[in-house]
Amino acid sequence: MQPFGCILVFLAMKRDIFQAIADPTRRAIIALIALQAMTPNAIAENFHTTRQAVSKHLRILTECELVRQEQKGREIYYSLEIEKMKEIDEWLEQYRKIWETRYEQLDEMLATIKKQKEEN
Amino acid sequence: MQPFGCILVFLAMKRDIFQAIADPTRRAIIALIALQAMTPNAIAENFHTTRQAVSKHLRILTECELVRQEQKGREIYYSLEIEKMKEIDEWLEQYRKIWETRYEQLDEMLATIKKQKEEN
DNA sequence: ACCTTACGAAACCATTCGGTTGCACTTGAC
DNA sequence: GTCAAGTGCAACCGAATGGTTTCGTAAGGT
Repeated sequence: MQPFGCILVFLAMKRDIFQAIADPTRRAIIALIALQAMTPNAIAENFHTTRQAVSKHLRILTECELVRQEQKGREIYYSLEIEKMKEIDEWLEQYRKIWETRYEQLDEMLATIKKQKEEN
Repeated sequence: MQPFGCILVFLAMKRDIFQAIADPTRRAIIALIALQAMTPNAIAENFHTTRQAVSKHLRILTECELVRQEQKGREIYYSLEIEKMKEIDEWLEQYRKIWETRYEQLDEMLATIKKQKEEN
């Protein structure tokens, strides 16, 4: 067990992105700030929770680098780190391969059926 | 509040697929059974947990229809419902659009820079 | 200077989660 | 019929989660 490896992993993986998008409120926040940066107060106006609760969600999203913050005076603008979303896409890739293969098999099967029909 | 509406929603949305894939063990189970159906015992052999813990995970995965079960004698084979994975893909689609747009903008910018260079 | 605004952090709480242990049920082998 | 194997379910437990309330702090308006 290499201690440095553990520390590095710990620093790199503060939070799990899949756990971050598990919460519906956090997914809604992501959708909100996807197109334009917003302050915590502005975000909180869209939910039936307190600003502090939103702040906690933003902290979690920031910890897994899904969200970027930019201070402007006393306001902090949060925006989506769209690059990070690709990680989910990359994870999905292995399964996309599977369902695409299924489709090809289905196409082949349908082609075979059609052929048989034509022969009769 | 319509009681029937509530019941229907409850029946339809037993579990959230995003919450299902949030747990790393469940993601590992999904990866395991993606290619071939497996029994709970066989799945559990791959983890440092009890069979019952795996059983609970399988229950959660089944509840959100990510996993299908097929009884064969006293064994139950679990396999991945690949179609359900598309739901994640569909959710990602809106963000894929954003990052693809970003790429196009980047390409345009690079093209402009190149052009300016050539003009000088 | 003083007050308001915008925000994060800490303390606290009820609920959920992931895990274990123990038990009940069904199926197949003898 | 009896026993072992394969499984799900309930009860329990510690830890994590999502929320609120309270407080501290820094920036802007007057």
